[in-house]
Amino acid sequence: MTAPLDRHAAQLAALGSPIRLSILRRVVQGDPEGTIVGELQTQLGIPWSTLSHHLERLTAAGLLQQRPDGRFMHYRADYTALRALTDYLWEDCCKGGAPGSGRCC
Amino acid sequence: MTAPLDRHAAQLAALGSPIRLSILRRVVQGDPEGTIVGELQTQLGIPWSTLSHHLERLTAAGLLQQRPDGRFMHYRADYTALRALTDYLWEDCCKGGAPGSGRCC
DNA sequence: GCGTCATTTCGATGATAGTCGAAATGACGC
DNA sequence: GCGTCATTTCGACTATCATCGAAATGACGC
Repeated sequence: MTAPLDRHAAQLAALGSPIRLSILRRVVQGDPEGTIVGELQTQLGIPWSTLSHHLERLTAAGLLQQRPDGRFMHYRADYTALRALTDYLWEDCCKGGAPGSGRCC
Repeated sequence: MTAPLDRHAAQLAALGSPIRLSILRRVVQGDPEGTIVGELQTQLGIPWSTLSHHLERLTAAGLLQQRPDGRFMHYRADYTALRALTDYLWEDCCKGGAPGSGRCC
């Protein structure tokens, strides 16, 4: 089990490409039950192999979950992990500042 | 001016290394007026040149702001940009789902 | 069982990023 | 003006990543 710092850094790195960020957003904005690879391929217009590679990276980072359904593969966002990630960035914000100066968070 | 997608992807990529994520968190958690490079160097224990390189990457991504003060350089988080980034990940969440199924956000 | 369809794996290539020592900059006090 | 201190720039090396075509897998209907 990796430390939270490394895990979250890996997740942020996974999101650090325009393609993968697009993918995550489309999955987040899509059906909560999951989005099919073919639908993403149509929307994004990138080769299957490239798309598959990026999906695997997002899944390995724990941001997406996959659910097989016959010939189709549904990808779904791990909303809990995503929430933990965004919260992590703001954790203990400004705790080191002077008590009265809290205008940042 | 870059599109929001590319800008945010670059910001996420900038956060996608354990060292830079540590740096950002320490700056976020530190004095809102800014943190000095030497302080970060002491806390993190990495070489100056490496640290400087990472600080520049975070600054270029628009996540940190620098303020010179004599011989010292203060780094401060761009809280507005950071908020915009975390919000971006959740934008229009689940809008594609069935109306009654909103248990994800 | 066979063709078809959705998706993944393989393999090769070029590009980008991380690391750090040594030298350079730039400000300060004296 | 000089030594010192905080920080950045330079240069070189290695490792990791993105990309995509071609082949492989695995499920389905017939």
